[in-house]
Amino acid sequence: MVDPSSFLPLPQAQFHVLVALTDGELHGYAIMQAVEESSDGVVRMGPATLYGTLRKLVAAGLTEELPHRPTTDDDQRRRYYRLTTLGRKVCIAEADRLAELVRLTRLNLRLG
Amino acid sequence: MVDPSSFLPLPQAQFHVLVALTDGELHGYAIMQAVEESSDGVVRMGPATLYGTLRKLVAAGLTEELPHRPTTDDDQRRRYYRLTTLGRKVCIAEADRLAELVRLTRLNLRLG
DNA sequence: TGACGCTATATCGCTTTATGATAGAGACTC
DNA sequence: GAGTCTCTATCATAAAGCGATATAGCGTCA
Repeated sequence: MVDPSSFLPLPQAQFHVLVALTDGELHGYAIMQAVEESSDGVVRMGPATLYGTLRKLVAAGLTEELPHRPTTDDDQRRRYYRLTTLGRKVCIAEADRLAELVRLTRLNLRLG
Repeated sequence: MVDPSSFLPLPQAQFHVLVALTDGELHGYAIMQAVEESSDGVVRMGPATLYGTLRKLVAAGLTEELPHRPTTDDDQRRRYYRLTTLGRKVCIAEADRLAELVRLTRLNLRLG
């Protein structure tokens, strides 16, 4: 297993995709929607960013495509992805890094 | 005053510089060191990234250069920067955005 | 003095990351 | 079967990030 911390800091788009996949297995289009919705429309990821990012994540071993679609889904076009064990660890590590940055910011600005 | 949320999501390097400046007025080189140290060496910002980012932040009105060096400092070369009111708000908004992302991640992965 | 290493700002050229526009085709609605 | 939305995908470009390098001031020690 590669050291998860060697991926840090993670590019923003990659982190957003990983976070979306912490919710479970999703297909590409659903990831785009999840990122936009969970950020209240602040982060809008178009198809170029999404599919390019997904390709990089799979190549890096942080996500993988499901061999088969869920049986509850009969839309032939959809390709489902999930976190790998490494991807999950990288996601946690990046979240920890950002949490520390947030903590420091609030400490310095005295925001509780 | 421009809406702080219109700057979101903030590029990573810009956010790192803003966070460093929440600690007080700093000159460029000190910002580089602060970013590296506060991240335990994970984020290493070279001069190209730093000075390019600083130029963008000043142009955007998020930081400004001090008109004069602090009197406690007699190194002629140093140029000091500080957050503007807008920059401070943008920094808080970005920290809030990231905190929410961290919260969601930990919720989904059941990490407390 | 001047040699050395560290500090400090700055830019060049390049790579990586991010994105808008567009395409093509399957699915859904009427 | 026309029209709209879904879904994957790529192209061309812009934006972001970075290693290397340049230039010069500063501190120290001999």
